[in-house]
Amino acid sequence: MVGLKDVALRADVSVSTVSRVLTGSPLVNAETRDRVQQAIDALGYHPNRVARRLRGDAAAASLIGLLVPDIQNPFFAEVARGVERVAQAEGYMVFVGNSDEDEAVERRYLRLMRAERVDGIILPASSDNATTVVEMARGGLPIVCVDRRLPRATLDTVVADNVEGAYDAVRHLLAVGHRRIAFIGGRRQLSTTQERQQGYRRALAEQGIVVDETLVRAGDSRQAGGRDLTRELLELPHPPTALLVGNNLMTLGALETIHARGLRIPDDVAVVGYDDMPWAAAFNPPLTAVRQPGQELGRRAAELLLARIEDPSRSTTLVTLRPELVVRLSCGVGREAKIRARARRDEHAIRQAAADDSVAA
Amino acid sequence: MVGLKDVALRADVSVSTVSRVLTGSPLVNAETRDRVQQAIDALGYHPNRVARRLRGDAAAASLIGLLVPDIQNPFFAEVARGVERVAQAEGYMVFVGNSDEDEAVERRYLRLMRAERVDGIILPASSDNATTVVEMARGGLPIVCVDRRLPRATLDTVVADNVEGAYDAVRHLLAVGHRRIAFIGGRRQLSTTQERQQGYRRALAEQGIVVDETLVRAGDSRQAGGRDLTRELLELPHPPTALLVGNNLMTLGALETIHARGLRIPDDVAVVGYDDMPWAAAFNPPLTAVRQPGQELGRRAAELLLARIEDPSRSTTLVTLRPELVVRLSCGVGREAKIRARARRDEHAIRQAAADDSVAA
DNA sequence: CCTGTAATTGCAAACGTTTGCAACGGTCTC
DNA sequence: GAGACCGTTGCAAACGTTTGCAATTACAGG
Repeated sequence: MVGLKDVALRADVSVSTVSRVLTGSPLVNAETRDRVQQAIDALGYHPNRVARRLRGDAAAASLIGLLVPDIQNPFFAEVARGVERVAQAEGYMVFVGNSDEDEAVERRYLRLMRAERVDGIILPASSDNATTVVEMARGGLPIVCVDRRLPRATLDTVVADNVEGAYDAVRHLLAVGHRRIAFIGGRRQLSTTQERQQGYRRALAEQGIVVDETLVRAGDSRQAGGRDLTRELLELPHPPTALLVGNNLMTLGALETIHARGLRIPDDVAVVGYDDMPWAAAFNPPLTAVRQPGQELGRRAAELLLARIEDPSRSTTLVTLRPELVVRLSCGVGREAKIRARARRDEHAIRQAAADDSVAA
Repeated sequence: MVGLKDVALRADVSVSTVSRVLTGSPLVNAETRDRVQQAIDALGYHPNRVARRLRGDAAAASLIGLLVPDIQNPFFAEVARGVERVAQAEGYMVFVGNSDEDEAVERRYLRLMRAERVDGIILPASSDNATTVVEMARGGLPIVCVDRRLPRATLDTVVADNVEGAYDAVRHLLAVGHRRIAFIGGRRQLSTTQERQQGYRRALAEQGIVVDETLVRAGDSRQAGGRDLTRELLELPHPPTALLVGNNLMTLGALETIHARGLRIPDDVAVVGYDDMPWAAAFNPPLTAVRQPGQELGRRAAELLLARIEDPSRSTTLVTLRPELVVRLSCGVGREAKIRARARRDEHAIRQAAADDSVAA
């Protein structure tokens, strides 16, 4: 590899001068600069960022780490894009690691990023990686949580309001006339799952509906989980008339099961998805979904991180972004009468069954 | 940051000894080793990979670069996952960059990766970045092309057989009875677009069907492109009865337009997508699509890259993977009679129109 | 007691940069 | 003519490692 030394030799100057040319220092004669530049071009020299980073001159690293739990989940791709946008604009580069929701891999990546002396790290935190993350942050490494938060830790955090998102979705289903509404959540360790379930419960409670616990499920945040849990729910003696599915991959699984069983949306079962992904509009019927501002989450997280890198002593911030319910046809809007009628029938049947049970007992 | 020196000081040994403990050298007394280890733990020391990389001891970098054109395209997420799997297993870490199909960003990332002294780079090559890539490869940096290939360059390459994939898809549409089949391609610069179009033409030619050039379009590889081109096609005086859409995002756009116009799949228009993505089965009707082995493309690319890093003088290899047509319902299987009848009507109408034109002229 | 050997350790160079400081030559000022 | 100053340049240290080589020690054999 051709280095400063080679250039210096060829241009007949010292390495210092070459370095100064490269960094655009004004302390160099125009003529010399030209000569050096020629040598650089002739030799095809390219500066070595590793050496530069080692030297550790403030902000010379310009590298931030982004740890995503599942690169195949397009929601995180959106977040990543937001992060990258800001980073690019500010002259930072992004080092992306994918943990596949695997705790060990996660820890490995965190260590690696620190070892690579990144200026800071952005990640969706979970109880899995909590200790490593907190320890690193305490060690002075700037860290920002995005999408998922850590309960007690004092870290910069950017999240969407998941309670609100789920609350709005369920409110809407109730307004359309649904009464038996199921919730399919992702991994239980995640703050997002917990909060969305909370919003779900709150909306039902407000209407004086007692939650049927058989309708509340949690899975693995993957497509297969959505498929299986939906099957379980639909095979119930009194299946739900509506599903709130807790993330975009699980929603795919849910739809798969529904189509496979030949059920119609929304007449047989209504669906609201979490995450309004590009394909939501391509479904038939188009999917009603809670839109999370993925890119903005990423953007804000990156901004927070850069701010903290700039001023490590600044006080930690929590940014909460509002999700938005995008109403399309999968939830049954426009069919309120039909849905209400069915809800009444269902309710009656269930009461009947309960009565039979108690008689039998 | 605590470094070797601090540990050495505390353990009352030289830095060399500490280093030897870290690298697991046998040249160190057991007792000393313990003492050093204690100091390491006590101080919370973590090695600095930057310094290690600078030193440039063979294979100590263990870092490969992956440049994806669009991180929001799940196909590339799949490829990335494949790359990562192999890398992880071999102790390599992956530095992911996203160019958003922007030539300038692409070049910037390539330079950056080289500047970071990665051991090698994997990327879908296009004529956009061809010169930079070839130049770098010539400079001795191991580079592997994946998914997209460069025409004349001699680089290790892993691709799916795109001619074959499109050919199979069109053959199938023909077998079902379609005659007016449109092709919506991605960016013209990409080898994938060119090859898929080639497969499309070959299949038609074999049946003695002359290609109606108004049915062959190329766009921007994005969802919006699919949406717009599909609209154009459907507004034609004699619209196609079937669409082969050249990548997964454009397929979403196509479906969006079709649903928006209230058309039924496959009766009004049949669709075959390129890339069988997780949501293909969640569509209604489920989407017939050409499955590309994304993960395997990534895996093979990574293997090729690591092999070349190991032995830079090894001769370049081209790996071609077979795609597979996954037949679901969107193409009209099971409705052959209906489709054939319509094809005959269409043909007649077109001939009629042509006759009218020549009379008018 | 001297010498050879093996085990353990330390010294110092090297990787490719950046930058404070000093040196050099020239010009200006008094 | 001497001193001060300016513009330009080079020297050398530093960043945190790894590693070849040399130094130290202890011990065995003669």
